Parts: sequence; structure tokens; C-alpha cells
Amino acid sequence: MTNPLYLQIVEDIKNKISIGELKPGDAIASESALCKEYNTSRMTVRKGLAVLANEGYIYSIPGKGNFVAKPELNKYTVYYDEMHNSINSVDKTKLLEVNIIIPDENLAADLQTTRNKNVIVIRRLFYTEGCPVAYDVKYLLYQKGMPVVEKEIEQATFPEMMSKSVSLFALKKEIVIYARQPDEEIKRYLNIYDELPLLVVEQKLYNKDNKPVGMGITYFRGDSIKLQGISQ
Amino acid sequence: MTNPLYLQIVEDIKNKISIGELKPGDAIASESALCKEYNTSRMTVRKGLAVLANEGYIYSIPGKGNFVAKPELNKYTVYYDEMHNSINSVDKTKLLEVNIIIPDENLAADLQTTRNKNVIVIRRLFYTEGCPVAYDVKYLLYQKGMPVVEKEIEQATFPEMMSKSVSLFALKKEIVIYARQPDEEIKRYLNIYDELPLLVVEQKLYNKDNKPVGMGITYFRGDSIKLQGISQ
DNA sequence: CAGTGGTCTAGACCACTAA
DNA sequence: TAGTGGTCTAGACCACTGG
Repeated sequence: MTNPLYLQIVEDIKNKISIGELKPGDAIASESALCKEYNTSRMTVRKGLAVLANEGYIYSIPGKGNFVAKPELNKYTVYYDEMHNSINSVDKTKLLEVNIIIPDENLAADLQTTRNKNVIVIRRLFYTEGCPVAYDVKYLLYQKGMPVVEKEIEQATFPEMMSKSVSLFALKKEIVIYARQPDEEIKRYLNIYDELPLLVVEQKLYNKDNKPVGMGITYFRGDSIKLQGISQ
Repeated sequence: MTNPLYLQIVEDIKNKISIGELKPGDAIASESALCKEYNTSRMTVRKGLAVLANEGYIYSIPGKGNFVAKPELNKYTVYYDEMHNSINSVDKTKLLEVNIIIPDENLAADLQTTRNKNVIVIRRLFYTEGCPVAYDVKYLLYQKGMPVVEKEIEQATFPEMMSKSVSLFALKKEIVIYARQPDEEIKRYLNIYDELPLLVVEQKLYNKDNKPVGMGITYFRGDSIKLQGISQ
């Protein structure tokens, strides 16, 4: 089970970077030099370099050469799903409201729409083992094929709600995460009697033209959620 | 400025996926079929398919074909740096403690080390415009070349502290994010007099053999941090 | 100008899958 | 067995950077 040649090139160069023989900004041996070094064709060398570029180890400047990149020290991948996180999983939801409304000025501005377009509001409570763990509000720009049947809404995550009207491949998403003290209404919803903070996650969804198609806020009891991220 | 042929193939197939002509699980035309369709060579077709695979649109099964993937609806990219976030930036730090200690049992277990190995503790306060915004504690497994000069420590982010002893390319990182009520000590550090929650970020760093080399916790005033994430 | 990376060709052999 | 994707070759032409 010997590695293909292009992966040996990848490992060799990764190793040179790891031990510091190649440092960020340094030029890598040219493609023709690597062809000679590994006694192989240029396409094989380039396949290896493509892997390194995809993994963020190198970048190329046409006419100049390939160079070692600076590692992205601050980049993390987070999997966020309002129903599931590393310490908790929602097993029941309660639909508080489904309505079609005329957006107020702030909402219309956030959704980059006008006040004569309809917006669907969905408010839900999430439960784990009978206890409320999160309060969830979503606003969807009304489009044909939107879910209006309660059964479809109750268990759906935000992207799933959009699946009838927007291709999920084209969907762009943003989240904002912060901590906040609950107001009285949310304290009632989440059975908070003492001072328990909320973890708040705002979500915004955009179609492939970068037009907003929905936004949502989920207020988690602080003791019911931990978000995890990993590098690379 | 006409696109190279392989990118036209990429756009065509992306479009077929976006409009639903190709759905997750569907097979894509075989490479030889695409060669005929675009009147090109197989390597050009494969270059296009490689781009689509890298971007998560398709996957291949040797001997069977290329297939449309399911989009990763829950995946976000977050840039986290204890000194900078979307609503705040640290402009001053205060070093509370730098020490070499013998780890207690819990810490030794977290760092997968034994109690006879030394650990560096660094405790800092972060300030913005004169106000404390975060309290930061880090534990580093002691290694040669570790920073012990205060100047080096004060302004460094966690990965930067490791740069003398570990290749930053090989560094694996994990973060855990949650909300918590501050205890009395942290309230004093962060000038919290009323009920302001904390956003807590735990960081763990591993070397390329997945051995822990450091861990840290940063307690942010809830009004001084928002973390942002975007899809792909 | 020589050297670099970007694109592309028309073949080849292999391992794997399915009929 | 025929078809699939995975690897690889030995060329080619292009646009770009630098001396």
C-alpha cells in the first residue's frame, strides 16, 4: 500500500514546513525542479502542489513561483444546529406562533425588503427531557412553497425551512454568538428563576445573489449549550 | 476574459445542482461522457470535478462514478482571536501572573501529563479604552524555548505563545464556547457590579501527534464580544 | 530574454464495480 | 466483461515576472 507519488510530494513538503526548513514566505523549488527531484512529470508535481494549496500550506504567484503560506491561526470550523450541540439535544418542540405579518421598519431593513412584502414569523420553544432549553424566533421572507403546515415547521432547523424555496447549495449563512441576560419574557419561557445567562445565536440566511431570505434568533439557557470548534 | 474550460464545467454543474436538475445522491455524467459533451480531454474534465469535490458539491466512488453530495448545512467558519472580535479590540493587557507550577490532578489530566512535569501559568487582563473586557488564564506544558519574558507574553495570542516550541502549521486547536455567570473574583477583575453575563471561550492546543500542549480559558464581559461565523 | 506557473492534450495502465 | 474513476506521462502553448 504505497502512496501515490503526488502524495509523497505533499508529505515531503509538509514535513519541510513543519520542521521549519521552509518558512512562511519562502519559495518552494520550481515545478520543473520538483519534476527532476522526484523524477516525474509536471502534472504529477502540480497535483501535489494543488493539494498543498487547497490545505492552505502554499500559494502560487503566476510567473514567480510557489510560496509557503502563513497558517491561519484563528480559523475554526463550528457545526451549529439549533437542535443539537455538544452537551444537549432537543427532543421536543412547541410551536408558540406561526403568522404572516407585515414587517416593521427594523425587520424590513434587516431583511432588505419593503414593508409591503409578507414575512412569516415562527416562534418555538425547544425542550429536552421535559424542560425548556431554548426560545427560538425566525422570520422568513414569504416565498412560494414556504412551509405553512405546523408539522413541517415544528421539527425543522432553519436551513430546512428554506429547502422548499431555495436551493440549499446556494444558501449562504451567517451566525453571530453572544451572551446576554434574559428579559422577563424569556425567563418565563425558559423557567429561569435565578440569574442564569443566555447564549444567543443569531442566524441570517442569504440566497445566491446575497439577498437575505430569513433571519432568526435562538436564546439558549446558558446551562444547555456549548458550541465547539476545531481548527482545519 | 473567457473562463478556462474546466471552470465552465464547474459552473455548468454547479448550476444544474442549484436549479435542482441534479439532486444529492444523483450520479453525474461519467468523465468520458463529459469529455464528449465538452469536447475536451479527460484531465480537463477531472480538473473541473476536482474543484467541485473540494468545494463539497460532489464526491466520487472509484469504479462507480461521481455523485452529488449533501450540502453541509450546519458548517460555519469562525475566526476567533482572544484579542479581536467583531465589536471589540483589546488595546492593552495587564499581566497578573507568570509562574511555573506543578499541575494539580485535574490540570495534569486535562493536559494528559503527569504531576512531575512543569506547567507555565499565565493570567492576564485585557483592556479596551481603559476598561477591563476579559480575564484570561493559560496553561502551557513547559518546553524548551517557551516565552518567559514578560514582553513576549503580554501581547501574544495563544498560538503565538507556542510558536517557539511547536510548528504553527502542525498545531491543532479546539475551542468551546458557552455563557456563564461570573463569580466574585471575576466580577472584581472585570468591574462588574450588576448582573452581566460572561462569554467563556476555552481553548485547547495539540501538537501534530494529538498530544495536548496547552489550554486556556478566556472570560469575556458579555457586552464586549460577539463571535461571527459564515458558511463556507 | 529565460524562467515561472496556468491550461490543455491524447494517450496509457491500474483497481474497482457491476452485470 | 465493459465501464468507472485514480494515477501518470511527455509533450504543447500561453501569460506573466524579472533581469
